[in-house]
Amino acid sequence: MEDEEKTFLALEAFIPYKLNRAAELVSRQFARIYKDRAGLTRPEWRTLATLGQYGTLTATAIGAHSSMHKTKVSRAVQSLEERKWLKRSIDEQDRRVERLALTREGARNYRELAQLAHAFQLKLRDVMGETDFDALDRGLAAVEARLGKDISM
Amino acid sequence: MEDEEKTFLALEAFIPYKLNRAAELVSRQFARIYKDRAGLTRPEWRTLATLGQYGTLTATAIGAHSSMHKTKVSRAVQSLEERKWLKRSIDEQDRRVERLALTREGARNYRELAQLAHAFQLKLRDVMGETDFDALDRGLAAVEARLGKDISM
DNA sequence: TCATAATCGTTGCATATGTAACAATCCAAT
DNA sequence: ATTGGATTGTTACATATGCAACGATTATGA
Repeated sequence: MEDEEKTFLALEAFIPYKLNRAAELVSRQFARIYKDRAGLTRPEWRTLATLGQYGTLTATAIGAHSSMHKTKVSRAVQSLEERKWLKRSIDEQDRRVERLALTREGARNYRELAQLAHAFQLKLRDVMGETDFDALDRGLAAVEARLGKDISM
Repeated sequence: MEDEEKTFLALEAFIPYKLNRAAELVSRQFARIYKDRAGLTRPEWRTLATLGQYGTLTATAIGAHSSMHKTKVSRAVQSLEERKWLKRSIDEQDRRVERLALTREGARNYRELAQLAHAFQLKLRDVMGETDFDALDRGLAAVEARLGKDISM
């Protein structure tokens, strides 16, 4: 791994590749939970999770908190609304805005999935080992701290 | 972060989310390099990188090494062939198979991008700090070691 | 040998995604 | 008050992706 002109690259040692690969592996595992259990897509899961965490929000705010493009949010909100897991209400102070909140049923499903998410995280920590898990967590936090200030999509 | 029924989830502390977020942030940065510099898509970059690393390969082998679905590989190979960055030749021992290899021009562009990739990684390490970078690297390796044995796509 | 199964790479199709444009609404500055 | 400029959320369109089916070829095994 020294300096010999660097005209060669080992993809499996390249951080962008490793990051994407690990993210895919982990996401795929967790996606099985919310897909099998609730038939949710990832944008739908994220929207549910964000509303569950923050309560009533606008679509724009959901996108900011969950790092999703506004069209993703728009479509996920529409889908969750059709399921009756969330309700919209127009903000009378600013009629461009919709206030979005989970319904009772949406909240119930959120709580169930939140528990499964915690269980997943614990299991992952168990499988990886505490030390490596904490290393990962620390490294990801550093990425966020250094690169996270610009892009929101 | 204790045990109180876990009916609530902080998305920004949830590893699958953090991983995806970090992967997006880093990938977006690096993608700018191969997009601006060479007009490559991510599947094309990965295909180029894999052929540059391993030499002549079949499409299936490229998918295995770069974790890409075979249709992604197929389309990326087609695109790189049109650019004349790689050439196909049918394996006479097994005529189902195509042997893929970079052309001189493909190899030239690979070397250039490989250098930029190394520079990117060094810069990332610099920006993150050595300790956090190494923690990330270690954590990602652990994910790969524990979850990487099943899925290849 | 012959038939069945497996493998390789491509393509049709449906879905997922981002960009750009848009209508509606609000804000700022005259 | 009015006009030009932002902002909010939706949609049309083009592209990207994965799945399933396919033709061609090779391997297996009766």
